[in-house]
Amino acid sequence: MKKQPTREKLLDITFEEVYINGYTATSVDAILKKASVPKGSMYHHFKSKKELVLAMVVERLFPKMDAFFSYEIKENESITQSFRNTFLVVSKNRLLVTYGCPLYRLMVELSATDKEFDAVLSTKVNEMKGGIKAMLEQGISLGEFDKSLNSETFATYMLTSVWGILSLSPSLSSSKTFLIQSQYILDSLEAYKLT
Amino acid sequence: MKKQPTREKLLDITFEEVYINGYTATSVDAILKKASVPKGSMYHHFKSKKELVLAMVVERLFPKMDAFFSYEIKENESITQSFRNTFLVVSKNRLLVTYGCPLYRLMVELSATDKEFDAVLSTKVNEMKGGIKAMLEQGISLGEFDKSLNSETFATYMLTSVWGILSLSPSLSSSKTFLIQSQYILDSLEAYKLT
DNA sequence: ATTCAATTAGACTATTTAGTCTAGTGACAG
DNA sequence: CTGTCACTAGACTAAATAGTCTAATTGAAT
Repeated sequence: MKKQPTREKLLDITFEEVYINGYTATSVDAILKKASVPKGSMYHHFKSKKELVLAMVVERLFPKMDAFFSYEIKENESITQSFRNTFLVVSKNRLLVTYGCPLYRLMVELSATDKEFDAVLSTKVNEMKGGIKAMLEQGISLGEFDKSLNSETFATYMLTSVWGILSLSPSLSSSKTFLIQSQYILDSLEAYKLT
Repeated sequence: MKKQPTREKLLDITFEEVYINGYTATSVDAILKKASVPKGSMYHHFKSKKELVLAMVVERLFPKMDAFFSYEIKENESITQSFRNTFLVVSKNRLLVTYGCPLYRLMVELSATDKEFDAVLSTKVNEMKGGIKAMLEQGISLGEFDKSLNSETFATYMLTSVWGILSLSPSLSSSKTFLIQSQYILDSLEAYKLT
């Protein structure tokens, strides 16, 4: 087993700790202890706790979001079915169902008070919104949905309601309830369905 | 202007600070300074920071939730219309639209790591879910919705998706977008409508 | 007015926090 | 083999943190 470079190990552990405990409640010392990395090494690679977490957001959290929520549409598959598939994949991810969406949780904690975090996190939100919007627009142009469907606002609705459902207390969440709830989101698409 | 009792003042300021900054990022000293209350007084009334915030949750946050989201149904009004009215009231609440639901935000921050907070916050979530569930059941018995509507899961969906929509970054939130998004939630009810 | 409990006041403590500093180590180029 | 430089190591610092302690003050009852 090859030794993982210090910087990469720090990013991995930082993701885990911040995901579960949040930014403020995660101490640098806790990260260093769990990663078995001395302080000097960390401050050699990152100039502050905030820089470390911002790097983690870009290099770990964002790629994970891309993996969690795909906007792929398979051959001969309706857009609705593509959404359903994505929800199914999400429902099978134990971490997501238990602890909610890490991007959303960080945004809830920090966006109101830290403009820098808000700016970084918001770009990803807008990118994801754009991905869903493009799918909806494809559905419109393919005649699956009515032209009256506002792809911009509906995309935002899908994103935020999924996050809301996911990020409930772990004691109130389960894979099964997520799947049922996400079906209701698809129900609201029915109003705009043509075929 | 009558002087507000120390304990009450502390609960008020604690709500404001924890709502915006979160539990961990709010220091006892910051609360005391803003409330102009000396440390001894606070620790006379509450045995710890956690006790102070738990008291705030029960005595301030919960009543506010009751005020924010009412389950009242006016004479000659459909259940659907009652929901629409509630959403309209919520959309006019600047704090809610800007900073999201304080109950949900606290749950996102603490439920995964603190069982005591999770237990207290979850009771209110279940109570609110029960309120919505009762409205949906009334709608079923009055013939507004089909019996196939699962009032339990749909109530959870309504609650969590509203919170998800509300608790997005302040920089991405507005009263208008909330109103549009909440309409999509009502759209998903259409599938179960009879009249 | 006097007593007494409730409350206020804030200096103090122990711990944890993010961050600094300087000395060392090791790999690699010449 | 040697000099260099990126990285490691962890003791150290200053600030902030939650919480303690004892003395002073207040207000209500007698």
